[in-house]
Amino acid sequence: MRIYEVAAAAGVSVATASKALNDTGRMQEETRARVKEVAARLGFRPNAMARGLISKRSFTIGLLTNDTYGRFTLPVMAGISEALVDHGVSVFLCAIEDDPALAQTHVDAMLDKQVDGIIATGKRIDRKLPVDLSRLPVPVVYAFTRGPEDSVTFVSDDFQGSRDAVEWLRRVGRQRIVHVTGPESFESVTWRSAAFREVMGEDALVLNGSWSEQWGHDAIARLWTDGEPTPDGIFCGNDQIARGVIDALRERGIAVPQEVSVVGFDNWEIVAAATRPPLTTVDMNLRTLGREAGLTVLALAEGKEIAAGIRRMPCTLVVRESCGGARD
Amino acid sequence: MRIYEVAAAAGVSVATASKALNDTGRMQEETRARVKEVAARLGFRPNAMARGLISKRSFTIGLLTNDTYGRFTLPVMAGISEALVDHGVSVFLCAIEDDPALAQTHVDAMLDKQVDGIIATGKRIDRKLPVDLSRLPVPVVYAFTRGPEDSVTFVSDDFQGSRDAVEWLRRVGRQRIVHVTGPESFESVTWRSAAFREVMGEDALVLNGSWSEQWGHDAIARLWTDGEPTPDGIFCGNDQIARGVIDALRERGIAVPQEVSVVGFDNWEIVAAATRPPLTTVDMNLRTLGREAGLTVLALAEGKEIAAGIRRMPCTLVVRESCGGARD
DNA sequence: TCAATTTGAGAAAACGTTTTCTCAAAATTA
DNA sequence: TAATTTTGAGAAAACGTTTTCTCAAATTGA
Repeated sequence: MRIYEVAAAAGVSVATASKALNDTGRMQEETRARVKEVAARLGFRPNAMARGLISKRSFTIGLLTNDTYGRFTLPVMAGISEALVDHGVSVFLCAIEDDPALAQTHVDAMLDKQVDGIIATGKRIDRKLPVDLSRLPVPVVYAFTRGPEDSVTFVSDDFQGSRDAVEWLRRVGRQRIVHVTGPESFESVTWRSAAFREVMGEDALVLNGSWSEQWGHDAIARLWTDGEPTPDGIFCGNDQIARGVIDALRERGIAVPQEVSVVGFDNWEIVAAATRPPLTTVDMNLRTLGREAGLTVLALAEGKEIAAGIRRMPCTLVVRESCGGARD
Repeated sequence: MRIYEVAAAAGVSVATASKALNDTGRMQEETRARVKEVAARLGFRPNAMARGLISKRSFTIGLLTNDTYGRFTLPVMAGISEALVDHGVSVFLCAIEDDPALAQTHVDAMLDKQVDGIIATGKRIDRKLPVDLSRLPVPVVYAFTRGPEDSVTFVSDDFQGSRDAVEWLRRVGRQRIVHVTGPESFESVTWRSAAFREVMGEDALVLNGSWSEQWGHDAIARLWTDGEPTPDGIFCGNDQIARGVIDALRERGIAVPQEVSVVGFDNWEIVAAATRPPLTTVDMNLRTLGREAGLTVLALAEGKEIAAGIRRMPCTLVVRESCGGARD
């Protein structure tokens, strides 16, 4: 079913048919309507390759990710897809696994296919993808991964999210709050700790460990045996640590949230819903982040000017039961 | 950088240049080599749209999924991407969220873009995607989702995987084995139970509940208080249930694996590694499943005949510490 | 030596659109 | 009524390849 058939069926030339369908050119409204009606009846859909060959727009973008198992990338991807489908743009998924050669292969394939732009995403905000995207003939946007200095980058505002979490702990009446988090080498740990200290003071206690449940357990063991006064509020660097913390407290017979309030970070449903009680935690709104990244790369592809820089997207505190109190 | 430039630089016509680069046509080897050398030096890459317009092949396939958070779809997608990148095929990711209109929009967009084929994937083996893909002008393959009768469908062999798991429990010396699993309405529950009963006999105990940790807890409470002899082996329908089971056993002071052996299903790393002790569980090899689906849709796109039917891909038992014994 | 075959390479058509011209007919103005 | 402008629509070029012809030159066979 080509435009040629539509034109023939409507009794016009292909030029007229094209103009009718695209609402361009000049012709009687009656002619335009008739062509459209015929096209609809015949189920005509223009061939995107022929169209793209002329317009130099493929209505396609590439999504490069090095995260094939992660809970971070999926919502970002969903947000991108959601934002772009409304504009008729399709997304190439490229899983590159931290392999520079594979990454280059994918980038080359995308450029061959004339993508209008590329979004790079990953599993860590402070790591770059193993491929240089800085001198490409198409716009590039970075989402939840590190980009070069002069790039457009979207990340979550971990500082704001953490501040909200700690302030919430204080709102529900907690005084002696500690922060149990991941390895110092992560930038997100730095942001979250900085926010914690901004609210609680410079010498508030921060315990660094791994991102695991086990570390949550170990941290509680340490806090409850070192002779210091025990905390009544714990801000955890992620939900897995919070899970370990809550389990360890229960094993010690310490009631959450009656005696100790706990807040997590990530709002990883499967963990946050399984803790007993369900976990109050910070959601990074990664889907929204993805949506913004998608709209931005599209704007760039259409030639709009977007200032370079890091955009920090707000986080939201999701209140469940591990803190007591209630969201006002 | 068009082939025209390459031809000019090499002092040949575009026809010759094209034939040289594609290893078709007749010409002196020296000419062919020279054109290739010039093309490489100039960094020429053919425009896939122009090429596709003629060849009617886009070297692109569509991946339709209704699972945007799930742990099942990601490995499948990674396998597909991995299998196809070697053939120069890129993958359109379409997240459809169980929305029929959105699904249709995505399918239309893919067809406009002349995809060579479509892979449908989901989060449940016994549910169909909310869109009819049966009368499309391109081949369709189903992976980890239900397809129509006459389709090519890839799923995991839950029966074989479960049988291996239960046989393993017997190999480590367990006699009184029960099966704690999810809702009967799931096809995977049916397969896993059937395998369990094949090994253990028709009246072996199967407890159906939800897919949650909580259900694992509750099942242990029930098993240890109903006056019956307690089991010494538990085959769980998924890793979350196994997690609940192991936690509940520990809370009761029952040693895993010394007193009771536990096996899970899914090999969801984040759960299986966090149980204490680490969980022996069944891996569905979803990445391999995705790879097969990718290669199959490609073969269909190239006109090869593939018999319709359901292909059950083998599962693998991953031995950790929750059963005792060791893999021979 | 002459005809038949093979070789090497280019001209041109094709793919399915969009877009730029062109131009006759109709409408407007003088 | 004659000159000008506007309108409606089609012809043809363009996008960047691949592929099918065509054809002269070189090679082979008799």
